This record gives sequence, structure tokens and C-alpha cells, in this order.
Amino acid sequence: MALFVQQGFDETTVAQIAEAAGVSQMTFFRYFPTKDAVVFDDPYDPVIADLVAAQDPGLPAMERVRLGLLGAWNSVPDAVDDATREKIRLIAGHTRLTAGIWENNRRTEDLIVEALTGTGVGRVEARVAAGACLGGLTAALLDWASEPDGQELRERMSTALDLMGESGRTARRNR
Amino acid sequence: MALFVQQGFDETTVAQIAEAAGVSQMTFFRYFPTKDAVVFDDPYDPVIADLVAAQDPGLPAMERVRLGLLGAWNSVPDAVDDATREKIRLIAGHTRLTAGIWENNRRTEDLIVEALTGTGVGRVEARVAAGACLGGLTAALLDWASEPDGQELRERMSTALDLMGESGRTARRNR
DNA sequence: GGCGAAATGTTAGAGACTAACATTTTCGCT
DNA sequence: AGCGAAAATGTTAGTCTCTAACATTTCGCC
Repeated sequence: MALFVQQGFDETTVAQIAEAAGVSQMTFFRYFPTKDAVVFDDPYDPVIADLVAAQDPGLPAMERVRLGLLGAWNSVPDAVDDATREKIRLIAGHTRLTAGIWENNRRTEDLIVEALTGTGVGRVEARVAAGACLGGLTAALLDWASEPDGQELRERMSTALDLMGESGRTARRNR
Repeated sequence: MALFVQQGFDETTVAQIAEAAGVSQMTFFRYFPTKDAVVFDDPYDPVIADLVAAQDPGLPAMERVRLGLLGAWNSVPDAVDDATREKIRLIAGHTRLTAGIWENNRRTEDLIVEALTGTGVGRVEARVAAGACLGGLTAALLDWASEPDGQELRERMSTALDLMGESGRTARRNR
């Protein structure tokens, strides 16, 4: 990560990383399947799925996902640490890495869909709800990384989820 | 594309593609920046931005994007042709290519954001609305490609956009 | 100390992509 | 037709990520 930040992601070769770590290139690839993988490691998925599943089944799918995600972000104890912040910024400034976020989101999406369909929601509806919420959330995350405005990340995530919901709809109604 | 479908994306080398096309490998890369680029070529973006900009500015951002996209899909004359269908299926069956969709979506997202902020919507709100709608739409597209249920693509896109809107919310309310 | 297993290393190679430079093809113009 | 400039294509050599096969070292445990 230090090398990436110093000289950029593309400009850093695996050989350099390996040398800095005092191991051979081969060893690097035994710990990280790809060079990209160094930057991606989120273990939050299961919490999210549980919280989505716990929402009132009477609500529309979109709303259940939204509230589940809101709960998940509020359950993250304190502010995001600097290392994470750096990672997100690195990703946001790199087109291919940004796209790579979606390889992670896909796993989250699948779990959410599973949680929803398990309680009677249709497959398509579940996919759309999960995709939309994750899409809005990711957009907010990337915006936060590239145009810092002092807002805390968790607060930003809340704002985003609100904007996708009823309150976001009514907020602008009488402008 | 024929080669990709026959033997898979990863299993097809650009040397093979070049040979099949009767050109050198170098020439291939002069026409396509990457091997992935063969699969990605959507020129629909400008239409979308225009239609989003044309929505009633009194509506919330999320709604304007939703309706704009709905209009865009309805303006695509007739059903998607087989070649496109094949491309989508190819992408949907390949993790890295699926993530690659978002390199395209990002461009679309930027245009939508531009259209919205140009009419007074806040930056974050615009990003979230665009990200959410594109997220839901893409999820529906990928689901359509991997689990065919006879529904036409355009119809599927309409369904998806409805689910993200007011109607999607009320539809399930009295179940 | 010694044995088996896990971790690490070496070497060779495939495949995507780039850069520099040479060659051919195309095309407007006389 | 024929000339010359510009565009398209080719050749070669190289970098970098990632893989496979196999050798070597290190470590925990008896």
C-alpha cells in the first residue's frame, strides 16, 4: 500500500512489492491471487445479509435492503481508519480498480438476494433492489473519496440511503 | 465474437483473433485498446443524458433519472438483436467482464450527473440517484442474461425501473 | 536430533500490451 | 498513368502479470 500511494498503482510492479516485503515474486502470488487483490479486502458481507433478512417482510424489497444497509453502516463502531481511507482513495482514482469494486459488490448482492428470496420476494425484484441500493451506495462512496467535503463516511452513507428512500423523495417535493 | 462464443473469452488469445481476421497482432491493438474492448461498445449515452435533463425539475433526482432512463429504453426502436444478446450473455458469464460493465456505466453516470447538477441538483444527490438507477438496471440486465425467462429485455428494463420507483414501493404494500 | 508438513524459492513460459521503427497501401493530384 | 504524402499495417523486442512444475528451506512436534 505504501508503494502504491507513493508511486501509483500501475507504476508499482509486483517485483517491487515482493522485494520490499523481502520475499520472492512467487510468494506474493501465493498470498494474493492478483495484484489488485492487495487493495480489496472487505469482510462485512454476512452482517449485511442478516440485517436485510431481519427487516419487516411487509415492506417492499427496495425498502428492506435500504434499511438493512442503513443498519449495517450504523453498526460499524467508529470512524473508518486511515488505512481504509487511503485504500478507497486509491481505488477511486483508478478506473480499472473502481470497476473492481463490483467484483466485491457482486458477492454482497448475491447474499442480499438470497436473504430476500428466502422470505418470498421474487428473484428479479430482489436483484433490482440489491443492485440499486449498492449502486447508490457505491456512487456515494466514490464521490466521498474523490471530492472530500469533511463529511464523515458513515454520515455520507446515511445520506445516500436516505436519498434513495421515501424521505429522499419527499425532501425535494416542495422546493 | 464468434471465437469467444465457441471457446470462451479467456481461452481465446488475441493472436487467434488477429489470425482469424487476417491481420497482425499489432493491428488488433490499434483498433481495440484492450481485448476486453471487443465486447464493450455502447453508444447510447447521449440520448440518456438528454432525456434525464428533460424531466420535470420539480421531481426528486432519483425520479428524474428513473423516468429519463425509462424514456431512453422505450425509445430504443425494436428488440435487441442476437449479436447484442450474445455479448451480454458472454459478459454475464464472466466475472471480470461483468465488473467491466462499470467502466462503461461510469461514463453514463457522469453524463447523468452533469445533466442533473446543471439544473440545480446537489452533487451527492445526483451521484446517488444515477448510481442507484444504473445499479438496479444493470442488475436486471445481468439477471436477464443469466436466467432467461422469456421476458423481452426492454420489458425487463421497464420492470426494473418501476421497482425502483413509487409503484414498486406500493405494489407490495398490501400483500 | 529427526521426521513430516508447510512455506518459500527457482526456472520456464504463456499471454496481454507497448514502443520504435520499417514497410506497404491508399488516395488525392497533376 | 504516375507521383508523393499520409494512413494503415507489419516486425521485433521488450515489460509485466500470472501459472505450472519442481526443488529447497523452514518449522512444529515427537
